[in-house]
Amino acid sequence: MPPRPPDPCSCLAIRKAARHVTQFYDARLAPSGLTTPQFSILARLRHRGPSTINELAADLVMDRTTLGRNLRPLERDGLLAIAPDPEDRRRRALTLTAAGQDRLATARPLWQAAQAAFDARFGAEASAALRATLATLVATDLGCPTAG
Amino acid sequence: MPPRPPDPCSCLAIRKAARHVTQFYDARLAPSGLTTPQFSILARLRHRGPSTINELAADLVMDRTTLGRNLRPLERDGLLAIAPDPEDRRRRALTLTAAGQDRLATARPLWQAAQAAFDARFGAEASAALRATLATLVATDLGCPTAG
DNA sequence: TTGCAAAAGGCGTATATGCACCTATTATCC
DNA sequence: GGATAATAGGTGCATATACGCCTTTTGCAA
Repeated sequence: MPPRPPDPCSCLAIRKAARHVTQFYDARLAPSGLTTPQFSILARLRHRGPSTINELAADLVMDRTTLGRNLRPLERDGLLAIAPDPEDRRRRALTLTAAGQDRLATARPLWQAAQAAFDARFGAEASAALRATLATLVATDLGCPTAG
Repeated sequence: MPPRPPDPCSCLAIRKAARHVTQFYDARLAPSGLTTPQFSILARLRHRGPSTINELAADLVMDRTTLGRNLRPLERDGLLAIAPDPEDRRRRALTLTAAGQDRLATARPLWQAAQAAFDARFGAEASAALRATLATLVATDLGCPTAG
């Protein structure tokens, strides 16, 4: 059982935990020159293959405009390319560059070490259960603001 | 079971969930003119009574400098006061103003409605279990970055 | 075919987040 | 009591987050 009573607010509870975990992962990933969100973007892009901003944003449960701005440092550093799609000139195709793949290869062992350390401290079973719960939560429609 | 497999990355899983839930709470709290972090700050300050920046930041699992900057819009709008502590001139005492208490009173029913809607959609038992798990996680020392 | 709705994305603005480095103040130890 | 360490907080910088409004482009239908 937790040493202190849990927060009554679900939102505060998850935000506090997100800060706690992000600071840990950020410190572990720092030698790669990537932040945790940047690593997530590159890793998901590698996994998905070339994608549009809307697609990748939905995948990351991120606002479209947030992702659009987060792409800029990555494009500036040559880790990904943003090219207009000739098929549909509204779209922009995001692709991982060779430098982006190299950077990801540098960061991946750091990420794996962070994952292992997290599981060692928090418990591998607890970690897996938490990730499953959070996947359910993300898939849960919490309702539109105007509804009851 | 979740419709899609959970993220392998614990950090991404919790950040995605934090974004998902924060967007929901932000929309519900918007009529009060407070963001979710602002509501958390005022509510915790009311619960704790007058506090220093370091104390409140630790309570919120937030970097000291992050809290310091988040206070500014609240001070600007007169919801809290930042006064030097005559006992120790390094410290600054944070206190909720009458306007801050009024704003909190306005926001609280919106927050309660958000909590109720969250529990209705995600499940009250699942919600309580998640908050307990996250409290344990926040209390878990994940280790210093230089350690194995 | 043209006229309008929908989709994709950018931009302005505001807040949120935290690291590295700095100053001011207090506590401690000879 | 004076050097020094510890503490409280601020600043500069960079990235992260998202709402509202806008333009461009595409799809659809009368």
